[in-house]
Amino acid sequence: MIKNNLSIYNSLSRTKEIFKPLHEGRVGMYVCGPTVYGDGHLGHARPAITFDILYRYLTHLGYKVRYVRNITDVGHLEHDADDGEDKIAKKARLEQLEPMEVVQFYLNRYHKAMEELNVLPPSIEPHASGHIIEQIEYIKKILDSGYAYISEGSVYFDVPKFNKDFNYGKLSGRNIDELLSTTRALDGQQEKRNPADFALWKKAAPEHIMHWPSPWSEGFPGWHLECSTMGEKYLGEKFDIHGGGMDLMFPHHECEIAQSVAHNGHETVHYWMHNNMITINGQKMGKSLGNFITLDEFFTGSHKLLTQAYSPMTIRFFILQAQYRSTLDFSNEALQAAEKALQRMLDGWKRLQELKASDSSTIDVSGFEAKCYEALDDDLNTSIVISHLFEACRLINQVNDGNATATAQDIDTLKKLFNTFLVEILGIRTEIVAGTGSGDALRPFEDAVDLLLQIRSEAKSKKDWATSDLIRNRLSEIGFNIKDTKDGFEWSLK
RNA sequence: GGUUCCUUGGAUGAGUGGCUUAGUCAGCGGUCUGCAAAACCGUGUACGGCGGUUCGAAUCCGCCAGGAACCUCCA
Repeated sequence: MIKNNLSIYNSLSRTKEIFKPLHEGRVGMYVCGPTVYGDGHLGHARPAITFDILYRYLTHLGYKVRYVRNITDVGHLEHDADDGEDKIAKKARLEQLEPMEVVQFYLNRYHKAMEELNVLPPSIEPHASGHIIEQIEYIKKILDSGYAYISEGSVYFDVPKFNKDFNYGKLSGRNIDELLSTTRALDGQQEKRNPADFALWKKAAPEHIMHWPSPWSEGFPGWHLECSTMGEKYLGEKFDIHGGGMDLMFPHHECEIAQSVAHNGHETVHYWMHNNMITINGQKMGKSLGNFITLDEFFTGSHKLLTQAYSPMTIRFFILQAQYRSTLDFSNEALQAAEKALQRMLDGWKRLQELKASDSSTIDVSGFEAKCYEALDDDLNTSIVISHLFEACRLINQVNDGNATATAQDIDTLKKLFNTFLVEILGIRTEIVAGTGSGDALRPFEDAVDLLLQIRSEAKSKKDWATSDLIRNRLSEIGFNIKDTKDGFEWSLK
């Protein structure tokens, strides 16, 4: 029996609920992944990191977690000039590539960005295009249940009929009468009985590249369907957690609920979780507004709005400093603050590794662990966890400066605290030197820097300030931070 | 127009009835230092406006103002 005091905000009930898994010791979670027809931007990092924390925390608590995050590589309809054309196909034709070549290209880049952000890979990463057969079977069953109809080779979900028997709109708080009066008239709607109906299967136009055979037409599945189908395939008719961005709540997740109820006669998801948006100048960062900055541009500083490059860990820390249900506003100032904050945290971690123990202790480290758990249990309040770790950093610095003492046991407690929360759960990388080289390969270079600084120390003891400053200034120009300490020096890469 | 939500100090960002109203960045003063950096100590102005409930509200309720997301692909 796993002990757990975790409560999470369920969008369905709009309240925090105690998390209770459907099956003892196991958790099934599904998160809407990216559409791979372009590079991931800062907005994509938020759900990835948010649910990475949840995945890590549940695993830490002892659950066996199956985490499914899909890849959408088919089926998103556009309503612009080239009506009904798949986004991926559009891009492919533009670039004269195979659709799957585009998918693979951007998927590889997405994976690389996730790896750099230290986002753990999910247990299963299913592709929509690999589950066409399952989606067709799913549609057949909805047709059998009577909540869908065929029209000119396409299959539509019958929203008004569904709404008579069940409640369409419960997640997003919409009611169908308003929906009907506010839904815009769009091209191709004459095929539908009702504007609120959505496509389960869409007949492909002749110019459409990606299409598959089905009982109804050569075509492609509707974009809400993949999540219902793959979620059920890998997690079952009922599973614990479904996550995604708030902007997906309607219509995407609402339609998922309708599909699964029509398919199974009952709902599938126990807890719906939604992360809030990252904003830029107070507006959502998104594709349609064209105001997004890709993750690569952050890492290299190549976007015109960026005054500098920001490391993946800075981005991760920036996101974790806010609770996931709050909007988070991007600015250079905020990211620079996050960068410095992260540096402070990592300095604390580094000093902790070398901290000298005393026989007695003047600090109290006993309460940190419980407080950190309490914060995580309160709907993953990573912001508060970080604030507790900064408190611990202050104590570490005091001991490091000789203004306080800690016993070996205190130091062990702190090390365990940082390993558990900073490294394991928040997923902050603490390696001083980033890169692929092994530690041993860098060893001679590190020793060389140490040697230079030892020479500087000797110069200092002879009050040879010219030599001392020359070494410090040159190393600083080359890219090192040099700090004098009580016993000598410490250095790090800028 | 409808649905949902937000508005906290110079910047970010926690916090939902009373306890010290977090933390980070920036500013200011001090300690330390050959100088610097770092660190430590101290430190000001916040709870959009108006009204109500309450012994007591940033926190609950109402109204007003401003903003956002969704209603169309979107993390």
